[in-house]
Amino acid sequence: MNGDHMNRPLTFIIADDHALVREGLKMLISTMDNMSVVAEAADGEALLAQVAKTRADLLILDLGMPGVAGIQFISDIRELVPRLKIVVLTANIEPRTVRAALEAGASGYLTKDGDPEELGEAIEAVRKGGTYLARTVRFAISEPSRNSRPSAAADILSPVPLTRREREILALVAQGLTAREIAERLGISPLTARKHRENLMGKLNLHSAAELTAYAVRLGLPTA
Amino acid sequence: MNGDHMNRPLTFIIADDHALVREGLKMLISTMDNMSVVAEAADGEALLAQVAKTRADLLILDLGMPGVAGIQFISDIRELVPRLKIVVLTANIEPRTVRAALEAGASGYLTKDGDPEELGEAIEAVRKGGTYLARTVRFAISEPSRNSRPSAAADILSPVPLTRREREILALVAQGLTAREIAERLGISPLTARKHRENLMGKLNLHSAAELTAYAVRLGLPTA
DNA sequence: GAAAACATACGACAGATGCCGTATTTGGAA
DNA sequence: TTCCAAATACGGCATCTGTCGTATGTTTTC
Repeated sequence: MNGDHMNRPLTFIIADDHALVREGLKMLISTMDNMSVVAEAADGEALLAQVAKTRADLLILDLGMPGVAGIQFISDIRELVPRLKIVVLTANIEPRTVRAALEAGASGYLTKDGDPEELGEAIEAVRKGGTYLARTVRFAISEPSRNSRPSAAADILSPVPLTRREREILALVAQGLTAREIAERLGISPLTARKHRENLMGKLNLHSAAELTAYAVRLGLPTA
Repeated sequence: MNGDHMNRPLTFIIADDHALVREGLKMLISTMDNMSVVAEAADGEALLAQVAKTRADLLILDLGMPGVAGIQFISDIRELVPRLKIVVLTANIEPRTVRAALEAGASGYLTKDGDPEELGEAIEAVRKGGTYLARTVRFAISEPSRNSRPSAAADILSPVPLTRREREILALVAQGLTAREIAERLGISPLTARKHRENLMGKLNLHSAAELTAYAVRLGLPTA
């Protein structure tokens, strides 16, 4: 047909714990030229297996999946398979998260409440080596400083690197566990668990377990 | 029998705040015979408008939508338009919620992580006047009493009616507000706010603000 | 009109939390 | 090797929370 390069189709891995969303994505992609979904995954473990097994070009990743402990997962995959581009698909529109995802190596950031057409635009942009941001979060990246209310929140709007342990703690807090219970679960001192939590709240500028919980849930951490 | 279903197509309203899920649903439905989606809505207000305007047969309702304050919404719509059957589509698999949805008048309960084929099965069952439960929640309705561990949870697994005020409090707790802040917000005594919260936790068998928050978020209440 | 449910309000007490420190060990980066 | 960040651990103190009471006015329902 065209005098372009080879017609090698662009291959996708779809990672989302909701079968319906996977189905929707597959159908959307199947309507596009020269694209094919070569793997699906409903949780982090399955995803890693698929990433290792297949040699896909693009991963569409739901940050809210079980076993996908947020942003860290992106860097991990980028490190494992650098050629695999990652487009994040999530309900989370926090500037913090958007920036963190990009810094971790995501090539695109789509939101679940966005226009489905954005998927095509994102794929196009990413294939060309660019980066794509959903319209709903495009503001997140521009002018991080110009805040109508330059509140205390301003200084943590920059991507906050959480340590692995802190992520672990965050997930447990999100499940409603008390410091003591977390300590038991992890086999550490309750005081240490408390300290981790304190550090978390400091980094995130949150001030109660409830706020932490809300944050964790919005991040897509499992809540039960 | 009625030869009713020969010509007239079954009409749908799809209510979900995620465009992608709506798209997936539309595509799935479009592959079925004699079915058509006549309206979509991304929030509660738009949904009510569509419900009033169109005369659809079946509503596929995401309980997690903004402006859809949970189960109550189902009874409201059932009351407004009794002929409109409702199939709930949500990520929430709590037995409590499943039962409450059915009691409120839902004809079906699908989960987002379920098999997409269930949608077809549900539609079929509901059209015949029956009720459909996703496989992932079918356990929820069977034998509420026979519990392997007859824990204290047993007696609140039945649908818990929350008062208006309690819902209000729940939403504020979910936002990470302290009892005092809630009191200020509502212009009542901090002690009263605490009492409401106690009652809530009692009804829901939860034991911390974090658990309450997680619950509220899963219910689809706004968290920020 | 009586009964029930709801919203309001207060108090006591144990325990947990939020916030402020300090300090040791360890593993990886400079 | 040196240095730093991370993970570990402890304590004090004011506050908040969870759980238990009790009580009164108002609204809804029967």
